[in-house]
Order: sequence, then structure tokens, then C-alpha cells
Amino acid sequence: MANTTIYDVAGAAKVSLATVSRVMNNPEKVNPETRERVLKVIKELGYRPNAIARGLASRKTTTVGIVMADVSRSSTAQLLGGIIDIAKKYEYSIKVFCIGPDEDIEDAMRIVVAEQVDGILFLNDELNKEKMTLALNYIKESMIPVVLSNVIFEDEEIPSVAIDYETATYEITKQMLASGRKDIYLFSTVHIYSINNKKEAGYVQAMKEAGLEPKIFRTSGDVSINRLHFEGFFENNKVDGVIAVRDSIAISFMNTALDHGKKIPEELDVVGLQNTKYSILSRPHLTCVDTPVYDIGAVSMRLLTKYMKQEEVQENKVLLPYHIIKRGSTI
Amino acid sequence: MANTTIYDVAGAAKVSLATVSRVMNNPEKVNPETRERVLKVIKELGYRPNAIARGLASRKTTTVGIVMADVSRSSTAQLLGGIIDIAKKYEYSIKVFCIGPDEDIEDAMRIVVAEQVDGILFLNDELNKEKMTLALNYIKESMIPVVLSNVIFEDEEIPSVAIDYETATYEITKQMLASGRKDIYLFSTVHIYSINNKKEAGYVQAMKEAGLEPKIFRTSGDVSINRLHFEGFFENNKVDGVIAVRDSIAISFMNTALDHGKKIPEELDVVGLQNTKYSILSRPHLTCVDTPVYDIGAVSMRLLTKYMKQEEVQENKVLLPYHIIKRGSTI
DNA sequence: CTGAAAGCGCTTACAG
DNA sequence: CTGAAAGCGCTTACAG
Repeated sequence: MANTTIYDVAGAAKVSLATVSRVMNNPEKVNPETRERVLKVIKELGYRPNAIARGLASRKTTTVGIVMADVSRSSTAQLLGGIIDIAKKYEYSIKVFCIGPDEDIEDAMRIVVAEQVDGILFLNDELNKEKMTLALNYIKESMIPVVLSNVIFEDEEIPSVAIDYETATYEITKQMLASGRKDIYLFSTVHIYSINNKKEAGYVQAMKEAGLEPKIFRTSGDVSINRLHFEGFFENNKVDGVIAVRDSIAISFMNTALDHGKKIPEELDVVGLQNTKYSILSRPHLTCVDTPVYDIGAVSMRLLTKYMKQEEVQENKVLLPYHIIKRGSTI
Repeated sequence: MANTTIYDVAGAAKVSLATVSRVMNNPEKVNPETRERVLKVIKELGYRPNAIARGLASRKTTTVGIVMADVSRSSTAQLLGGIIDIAKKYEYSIKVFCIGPDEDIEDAMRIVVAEQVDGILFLNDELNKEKMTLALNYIKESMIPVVLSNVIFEDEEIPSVAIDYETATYEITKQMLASGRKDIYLFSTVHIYSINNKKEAGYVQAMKEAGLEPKIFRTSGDVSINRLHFEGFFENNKVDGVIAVRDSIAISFMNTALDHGKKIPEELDVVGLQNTKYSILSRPHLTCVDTPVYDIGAVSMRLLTKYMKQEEVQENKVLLPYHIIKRGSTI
């Protein structure tokens, strides 16, 4: 039966509502016999406390707010996967908030805070520094714990979980250099992503250390547009290696290269920096830096629970391990 | 400033809290001058009503619950995209609930209902008939409006939004038949999905009408496993056409076929039934039945708002149009 | 160990 | 048009 309230349970178990509440929240404070009786009634009636009323009375909603730019991006969906699994384990509910590019960031944060979430997981990595600062300051004022999940922001105080994108990209570039490649491009996006900035930095450093000119080619994220974008590439550029911030960019470029008669990996290395499911749907399969996105989601959620429960936290910045997965698209 | 309450606003504007409440909920019932004064204070204080308190008092949370099996699946993420965009427009919040395969479905629904959502969007299409019935009955008892979003369930009363998967698959099979293909396989999943059942039915009917034996080959959804699974396929089977319930299955099969020296599309047609981003990352690009997943999400959310607002609804079963996108993987 | 009472921050009839 | 009061369904000191 739906719509059973604590009063119904109290009535049926012949106790006060305070006792029913205790059975649910502090069972050890209740006489075992009473407790069993109440528990039995709860089960019979299929009672579950109204989460809203509980939230108002206790001032804790056991709900976390997920702030993101776009759910449909594969990485966001993977992050959410990890977040949801852990949230479930700790019995937190999940509320999702998308922020459009043109929205007032403070208004958006006001909404999140007004929903009374106990904590915030911030996944939006498409904001510039100014907007990030506004968002984070608003959250700080509201005293709600926040963890950045796969978002890079230089601020010692803000907890975050990610991988070391800069070093990862530096390393893969070094490897390509070591195997003899010289004309290596980084394919990045026109759009701002906090993470891609790091990838670019790692690439640039490796190239400079080798005394080579870093060459960053920016595309839209849109695969169907990229194709055209790539068509003219070979006429104007000498290239023997490409690292792409997204697997889909790597693959659509690789396909264009194959259509232009390039031999992969003999003449051209192609690498993706995500390791999505795409990576094994291409021919040849795509060599990738594997970004453990699910884990980043899971770990950031776990970290957030610690802050919400005011537990001791050792490290507020977590960098997860990554590794490089060699496949057929590189020599 | 965070944590501003309605009392603070009332105090600063020198009115009662009832008036502040009216300004927010029934502004036309308030004297324009008073209203402006209150609005000004609200803005100055950055006040936003506590959604939880409002939810308890009004018994409406303006929150919808999304029930799903797995966020990380591409189709789920796309559906969510459409849902979130429309929810935002109508100012509904979104709470997500994942249900694991081994979970007690009624317990899971109890949680959703206890969260006091105003409506439910049901995206989980991995449940058998029995579990679906339990879930839907529980929701019905709780009097919460529900819409099935890209889920097929035979019950006249339950509103739903999808495409006609059966006819769509029937049509594409007919087309392949018309172009001379005879040994056409349907690649489906081992796992149950309400939608794939329809796809299978459409395929079977087209084959039978042509006097041919329907051949359904079941794979796990897992692309890395499928690859092995496909290896022996060509030795044991004669095949000149493959329709796959998922694009990723179609593409990994296509790649295996190419590795085995098959010419595509000359000797073999390959078709996907989704039209995900994968479809234009393969070589050749994948011919697909385009399933407008984003739209299904958006339309189902819009339909749900009507039920939540108790508006008149014409059709409780919506079938969106689909179309076939011809690409290089078919003649 | 248990109950009566106040209170969480709002909404909503009910008077006036 | 405005305010005082009850109430939404819980939790949580406070007594006993």
C-alpha cells in the first residue's frame, strides 16, 4: 500500500511516532521487542519514510547533485555509471543538473543549492576560469561539499579526482618520438575543455624537448563535420603521427587517411586519448591512453561521501593510474 | 548569501511570509507595488525557496524519477539527453535510479516512490514480463503518472513512446530481400530487451513471407567478446546479409568479415538498427535504421508533464517516425 | 526505553 | 489584497 505514513505504523504497532522514527534511525536505542514489533508492521505495510519530510526535518536529503554539461557525451555517461554504482552502495540518491553554455552560472548553482543536495559532484569541464570560480565560490558559500570529477581546476582547496592527463600525453608523445615519428600532430577541439588543455600541455612539452615544433590542429567535436575538415589535411601537411583528444576524432581521421592511401601503422601512427568502446570498432584497432572514466566517477563519489560524513580525508586531490594500450594503429 | 529563508525575505520586505509565498506562486494575487518590493528583496538576498520544504508543503516536488538499467549504454545516455532538455524547459528536476538485474523490483520501486517524485519515466527495457508487471502495478497503486520511454510493454493503459521497431525491421529486411539477398541473418542479443523482441519479430515475418528460413544469431552485447564469437561464423554459415540490433555488433561483425576477405557491400550487406555515432566511424559507413532516441526521450518527458499536470491527452501510445539511412555498407 | 512537543521551511485554505 | 494559523511527515532534544 502506498502513502503509508509514520502515523499509520505507530498506530498499528501501538507506539508513538517517535519510536517508529528511532527504529529506523537509531535502532539500538529501542527495546528489542518493541523494535521487532515495529519492524514487522513496517514490513506488512510496506512502509518507507517520505524522503522529503525526512529531508526537511533532518536537514539532510542523502541526495547528491551532479553538475554536468552534457549527458550524452560518452565520457559523461561513463562517469555517471561509476557515480551511480557507488551512490547506490552508500544509499545516496542522485539528482542531475545540466548547464547550458549560455546559462548564468550563478543562477544554475542557485538551483542546485536550493534543491538541498548534501553534496555536489562537478563534472562540467567546459567552463572557463571565470565561470568555474563563480560556480565554486557559490558552492563554498553554501557550505556544501563538492568534488571535481574529471575536471581540472587549479585550486589547492577544491577536492578532485582525475588522471594526470598532462603526463599521460607527454608519455605517449615521447613513445611516438622514440619510435622515430617526427611530424606528430595533436588533434584537439576548438571548444574549451579543462582536460584538453592538460593534454595539449603534455604534448607540447614532449615536442619541445625533442626540438620539434608542436602542431595543434583544432576540430569541432562533431564527427560528421570533421570528415570534411580532414579532407584537405594531407595536401597541406606532412604527418607521420596523430594523437587525438577524443577517440572519435582519431578514428575519423584514420579513416580519412586510409581513404587517401596512407598505410597505418606503417606510414602513420594514430592514437586516441580515451579508450572508449570505439577503439576496438575501428580497423585497425586504436592504440589508446586508457582513461578509467568509470573509476574516476566511482572514486569521486566515494570521496564525496567522506566529506559529507565529515570523515578524515588524507588527500583531497586524487590522480588515478592510467596505462597505454597498444593496438594496431601504431607501430 | 546562502541559507536565506522566506522569513528573511518577509522581514526585509515588511510583509508576512504568506505574501512572499504568493509572490512566488500566485503573483497575480498580490498588489503590484508589494510584489515589486518583495521581488526586489528576493533578488538582493539571492533567495530561492527550499525545494524540500516546498515539496513537503505542496506535496509536489516538481521532480521526475528516471528508472533505468544502465546509464552508460549509449541509447540510455541519448534518451537522458532528450529528457533533461525538456525537463529543464518545464522546470522539473531529475532524479535517476538504476536497477540492477538481481534487485527486487518492488523494493526498487518503493525507493522511487518514497522519494516523492511527481512522475516516472521508465527506461529499463531489460525486465521480463513478470518484473515489469510488478513494477508497473506498484507505480499504479502509488498513483504516480508513468510513461515508458523506449520500452515496449503490451498494456493498453500504460502510456509509452517509442518507434515501431517491428515494422522498421520488417521494412529493412524486405529491402534487402528485394535487392537479391537471401541468406540474411539477424544478429540479436542473448539478453532480454523488450525492444529487440520486436526487431526479431519484424525480421522473422519478412523472411517467412519470402519463404525463407529466419536465422537469428545471438551474441553477448560485449564487443570484445563478439569478435571471437564471429571468427567461426563464416566457416559454418552462408551469409549475404546481416542486420544487427546494435550498431556496435554490426560493425564488429563487418570488421571480422572484411578480415576474412569478404567484400562489403558487393558480397555482403550489413545494417545497424540504431544509427549511433559509430555508424559513421566505420569503413564503409553503416547503413542504419535511424532510431531517434533523443526525440523519444524528449517526447516521453513532454507527455509525462501532461499527465502530471492532469492535462487532456489524445494518444497514450506514441510511435515516432523513423527512416532508413543508406550508407556504404549495403548495395 | 518511550512519549509529548517543538520545529524543519514552506503552502494553503480561511478570515478579514 | 494581506495576515494568522494549521499542516505537510518526519527528526530530535527534552523529560520522565
